[in-house]
Amino acid sequence: MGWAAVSAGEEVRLKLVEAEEPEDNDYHLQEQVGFILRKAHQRHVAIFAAHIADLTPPQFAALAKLHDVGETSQNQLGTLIAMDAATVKGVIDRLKARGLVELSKHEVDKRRLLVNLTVEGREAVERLIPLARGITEETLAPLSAKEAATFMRLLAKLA
Amino acid sequence: MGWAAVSAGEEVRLKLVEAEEPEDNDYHLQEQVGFILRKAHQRHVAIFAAHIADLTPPQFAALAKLHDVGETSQNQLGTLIAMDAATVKGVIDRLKARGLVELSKHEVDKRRLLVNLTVEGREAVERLIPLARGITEETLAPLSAKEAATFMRLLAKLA
DNA sequence: TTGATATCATTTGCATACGAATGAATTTGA
DNA sequence: TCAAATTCATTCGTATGCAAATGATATCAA
Repeated sequence: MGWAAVSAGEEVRLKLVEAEEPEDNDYHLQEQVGFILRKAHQRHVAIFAAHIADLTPPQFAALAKLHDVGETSQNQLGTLIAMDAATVKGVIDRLKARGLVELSKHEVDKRRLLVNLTVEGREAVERLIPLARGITEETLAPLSAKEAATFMRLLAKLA
Repeated sequence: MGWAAVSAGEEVRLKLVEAEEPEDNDYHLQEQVGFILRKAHQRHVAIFAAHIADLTPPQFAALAKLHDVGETSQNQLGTLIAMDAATVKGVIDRLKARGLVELSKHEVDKRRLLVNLTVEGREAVERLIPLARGITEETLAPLSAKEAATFMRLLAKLA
């Protein structure tokens, strides 16, 4: 308890208050959703790296989404994979440097920079997708199938 | 469906296969736990920033943990808040620059760098903890109380 | 039509995040 | 005891991640 040192009369008052407001006086960082979310994310990234060493999760997300939707503008891709413009630029730059994507200018709208998979990029995604399924599985491994389904449903509500 | 273009006989085979293996041929990024985890974390950080503008979640985590356990070594603090040595150093450096923590050398073990809250740091944490509770609440707001409890239980298992 | 807005992309600056290498200090174990 | 292993901290390099400012282009509306 957090009030062990108070007088007997004070204890009574605090107990009554706690009956209405079940909150503990202490703040427990490890019980806060943000803190655990950060740790769960860290764990996932570590699992990802153990299976796919030469690509980061954001890089793979970009490739997988391009594989899914085909050529799109850099900005639109960012929207699809939840990355802001500055971040997606860096990711695409690095994928381009490795020959996995290629860039071209939109014919009509000269503001847009189109991004597409190269043949190498397509081969890479298709080779990696089975591994990615394994990463999802391993990340969820601490949960039973039923728990995992519940977790995914609730997590999706939060995100 | 993913096999609309196959022959009627092929459809039957695929249906039988799918009965055993419910996996779709497509890979859906937005259904992968890592992708949603990243988005949920992003949302939390945004909520945090809206309530506590002058501190990041890792910085607050460091202060809150120091408030909880008192003086510790930089490395030990990192363990407690799930940050590696290189990351925690940056966080502590910035908190020190703002006068919220102070550093000293361990008398016995000369390798250790002790970190402690300053008076200002202590005041800041105590002022911010109520806001942090609100951040946790708002992050979980899309869930009912029961759902939130379930989610926290499962999330803790994953992290 | 044209002036105000909006969109797309880039750049800069700051803050995590982590692997790897390094050096200093401590602990372990043969 | 003393060499090997471990621990603590620092530094470097790379990669997100986002706010804010900027410039180019496109769209909207009076």
